Amino acid sequence: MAKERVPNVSVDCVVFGFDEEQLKVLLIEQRPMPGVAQIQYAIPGDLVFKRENLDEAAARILLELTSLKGMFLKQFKAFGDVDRVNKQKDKAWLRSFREKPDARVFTVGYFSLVKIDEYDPRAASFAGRAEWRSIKEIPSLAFDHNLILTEALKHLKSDLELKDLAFELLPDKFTLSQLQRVHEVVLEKELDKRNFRKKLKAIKGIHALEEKQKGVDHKPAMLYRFQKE
Amino acid sequence: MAKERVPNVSVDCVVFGFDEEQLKVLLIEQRPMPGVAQIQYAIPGDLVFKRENLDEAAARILLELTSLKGMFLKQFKAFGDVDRVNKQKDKAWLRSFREKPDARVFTVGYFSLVKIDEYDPRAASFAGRAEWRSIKEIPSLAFDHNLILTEALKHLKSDLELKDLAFELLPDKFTLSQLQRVHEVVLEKELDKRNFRKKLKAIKGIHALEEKQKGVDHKPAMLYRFQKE
DNA sequence: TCAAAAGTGTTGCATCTACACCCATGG
DNA sequence: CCATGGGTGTAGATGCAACACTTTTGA
Repeated sequence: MAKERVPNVSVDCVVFGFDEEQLKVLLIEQRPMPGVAQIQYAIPGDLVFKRENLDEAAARILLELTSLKGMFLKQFKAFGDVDRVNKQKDKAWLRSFREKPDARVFTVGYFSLVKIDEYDPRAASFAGRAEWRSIKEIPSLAFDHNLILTEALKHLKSDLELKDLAFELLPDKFTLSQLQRVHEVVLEKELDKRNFRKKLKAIKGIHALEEKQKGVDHKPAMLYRFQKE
Repeated sequence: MAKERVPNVSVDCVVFGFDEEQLKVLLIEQRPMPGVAQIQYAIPGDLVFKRENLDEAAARILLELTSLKGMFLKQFKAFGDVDRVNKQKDKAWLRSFREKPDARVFTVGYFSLVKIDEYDPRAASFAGRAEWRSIKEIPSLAFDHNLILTEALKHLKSDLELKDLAFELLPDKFTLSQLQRVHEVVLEKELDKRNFRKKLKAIKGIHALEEKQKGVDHKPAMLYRFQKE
């Protein structure tokens, strides 16, 4: 596959993770030039290769960033406002990294759900430039990335209710409290423990293991696994 | 606004209408050159202008096509497969109408809901080249437009259930049977009349008028109007 | 008077919500 | 033995599916 890039269409990938407590997003540092102190944060993305489909481009970005394959990945919206890459704050970076810094660039937004404990920052080619940020503490981002993130969250939220997305954010073995916490954080509301567990019984695919949590200073929880289908 | 177009990003607009019986889509004829007999059908669309946002481009296409303003319009998906405009069947048209017939073109799909009785085919600049087709009788379309249509339907279907989209397809004054029929056609399942009406009572915004259907050879139905909010 | 669609309620079943106490573990 | 989160059931309210007959109109 030729590595030549289309000049004006990119894919941005909002990577969500869950760390037992908060919903997090993977942001990358964006310096106007290597070595410069001034930093801005951005959602990872790249121009699409000339012989690459959109879904492939998104998977590639995710792989480069996380060294993870086969994670949940879904297109949610295209962004193409005339001035979306035309703000003062982004000029320096564009001049350093883009052949045509003034080109109008369209981007297709994807969101991905990864198991945060499988993520190894050292393995990625963005090494050292990526960091998890709680969605409650998002700084001002490059381009229209705050908007892209907001839209991604909106889609995640409405998808979570119906589909089995929550498991994509949890480790292979998880407790029911963790599962509940994911729902609470994403949906931004508290849930009743007993009612939540009752609903789970209706979902097939959740299997109790014969194994408990270890090393916690309270009653250890039963571990579960999710098997699709 | 400059009418110059971006070379490789388009917007396609799947226009749905409802004619009392079936869900319809507006297709346009696509002749390789004016006057040529050989016809292919396509979903209306156009390359985006250089100084035009995506939503604006979609509204423009809809306006040119239907002379309607303010209709429901929603982005549902971007399409960018490498070979989506690279099939034999589409070559002739591309050579006639595109400056760079071999360019890879990305497209952003929108769907629109219009009141079919407000649509005046003569008023549109696509005059005489557009026609309503039942979604049950869709021919093989240009490019990847069969896929785009399928995806649009999928999104319409899932949106209809929760939101107030059905009213967008009906005339200003409508009967409850018409409303039910829209749901049945889009969701592809029959609904129980009494249960359907019970659910409607929960939705606010539906107001009975003091007016009945005229000129039908059966008991005339009460007319209703929908007022958002 | 016939055909065709409009209009209207009840019941059983499934689902949702609200709510409080005992249990197992590590420190 | 204390603090911490794990784990469990019931009752009342709400929502959903199934189901049949009478009414009004034009032809």
